[in-house]
Formats: sequence, C-alpha cells, structure tokens
Amino acid sequence: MQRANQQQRAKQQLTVLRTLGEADGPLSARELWSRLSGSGESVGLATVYRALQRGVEEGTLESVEGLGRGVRYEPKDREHHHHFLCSTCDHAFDLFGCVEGLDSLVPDGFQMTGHEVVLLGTCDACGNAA
Amino acid sequence: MQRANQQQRAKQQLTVLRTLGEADGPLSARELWSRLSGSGESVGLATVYRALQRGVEEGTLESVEGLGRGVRYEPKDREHHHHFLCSTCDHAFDLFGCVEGLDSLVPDGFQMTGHEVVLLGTCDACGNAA
DNA sequence: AATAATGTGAGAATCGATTATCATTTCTTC
DNA sequence: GAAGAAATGATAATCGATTCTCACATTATT
Repeated sequence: MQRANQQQRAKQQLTVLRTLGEADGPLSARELWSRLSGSGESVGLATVYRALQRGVEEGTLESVEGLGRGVRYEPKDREHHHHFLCSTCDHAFDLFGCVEGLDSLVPDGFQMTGHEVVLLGTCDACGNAA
Repeated sequence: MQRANQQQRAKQQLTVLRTLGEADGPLSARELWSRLSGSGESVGLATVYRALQRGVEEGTLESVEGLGRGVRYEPKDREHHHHFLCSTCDHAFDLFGCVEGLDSLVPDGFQMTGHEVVLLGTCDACGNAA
C-alpha cells in the first residue's frame, strides 16, 4: 500500500483524478471504476462519483455528453479537440484537430456558442481483433 | 373524432409517425408525446414508444444519440444532415450541409464509418425571447 | 352481427445511472 | 495518542427512461 501526505484532496480521489488524466479519452464513472479495479486499486464506485462531481465543481473536470449514451468526464485543461467513438468496444478516444465549414451550417438568427464532432467507427485494436 | 380505414398501421401510431415526420428535427419519445398532447391528440406514452420501436424495426425511423442526454428519433429518409441543439429550450434542429476535414482527424489504424456534428448555442426563438 | 386479432391507455414494473446513508477508517491538529 | 473532521465503501434509495401488463376498444374476417 502506498502512502503519501495529500494536501487537501484525499488519497482515493486523487487516484481517480490521476487515472482520468492518464486516459486517452473521456471516461464514464463506470469505465473509470472498472479501470481502477482492474489495476488493483480498490476504490468504491461512490468515491469515483464523488471525485468526478468535485472535479466538475472545482472546474478541473468537464462532463462530456454526446458520446453514445451516458456522461463521460475529461480534464478541462485539454486543448480543443473532438472524439472518436468505437462502435465495437464503446471506448471514446481523443482526436486532435478540428474541421472547417461549421459557420455556414448555422441558420439565420441562431447563435452558435460551441460544437461537437464525433467520428464513429472501429478503433485500431478492434479492427485488428476482427 | 376522425375516421380512416388504415391499411396495416393503427391510427394512433400513424399519428405519431406523421407528427415526427413533420418536425424540424429529431424528437424524443417524451417530446413527441408532449407535442401530440398539446395538439389535442390523445395518445398514450406507451403507444408513442410502440410506434417508435416499430418504426426502427421496420427501418423507417432512426434513433439519434449524441444530442445531450436521451435518445431522439427521426425519419430515416432524410438526406445527410446534422443538428443544432439549443441549450435554452433543448430542442434539436436539423441543419443542412456538412463540414470538411473529417478524414484528417482519423488516427492511423482507425476505420471511420460515420460522423456526427452537433452545433450548440441558442436558437432563433430563444435568442429573441432573452 | 359474431368472433378473432390487434391496438390502446394507464399505471405498475424494471433497468441503469446516480445519489444518499451510515458505520468505519484515515487524517489533522493538538 | 486523543478528539474531531473528512473520506471511504457497501449498499439502499432515488430518479428518469423504457418496457410490461391487462382490461377495454377498435379493426378485420366471416
């Protein structure tokens, strides 16, 4: 068991946030929980939710909707990016870059404040496994 | 009360599908139900779900995820298009046209089979009401 | 019209996600 | 190392969405 004098944040919650920060895309509470459990960390699901909730409140995390069902979370300090959703493993991957021609889609009278682009398909791993 | 000899589809379900077909964007079961109730049609929520489910099974409807939470439905015969989600009224509007540069976002080894673009902001009505 | 098959509405049941509860454990601060 | 504050985990409770149930209404077939 590791030991460390945490500043203000508790140990388990820091583990949660660190794991989320190391992911290559946004994770749902359950994905995060499975990943932690899989890596030997014993963290309760409730604690995962608590860490995510506080992260959002404190502004370090952002909830991401629009990737299939459910809500996923990612660190808020990432640059503008989009996501690839693998329809086989349901994992969401960060993509870099953006697209052009968004403005021309906006109807008259509408104000666009943001946008999301989601690519769907098969990720590298699932494609090779097939 | 109207009267009509329906072919195979029952009256209420046809009403549901017609209303969905006349909408300017995808609707959730509940939105559809509210809209029907508001227009004087008496249709049970269960029937709305039944109509949507059968529509999807028969291939005339398509479920649309990725617009906030929840699932919405739209006729499958519409051309390729995207959506504008008003963050004030939560209504989703069809947009026409598409964007460029999607291919360059796909990571090596990934296979893209589709994409979604969602613009977020304020619709005309909500912008004026503000 | 009689009968069978199907559709309908209201509400109960279910399901997954999220939140609340609470006894216990871990920190913090003396 | 004692006392109080905060965190944790297991699980119960809640919540919204969807499905199921069933008595009744409608439609289709004779």
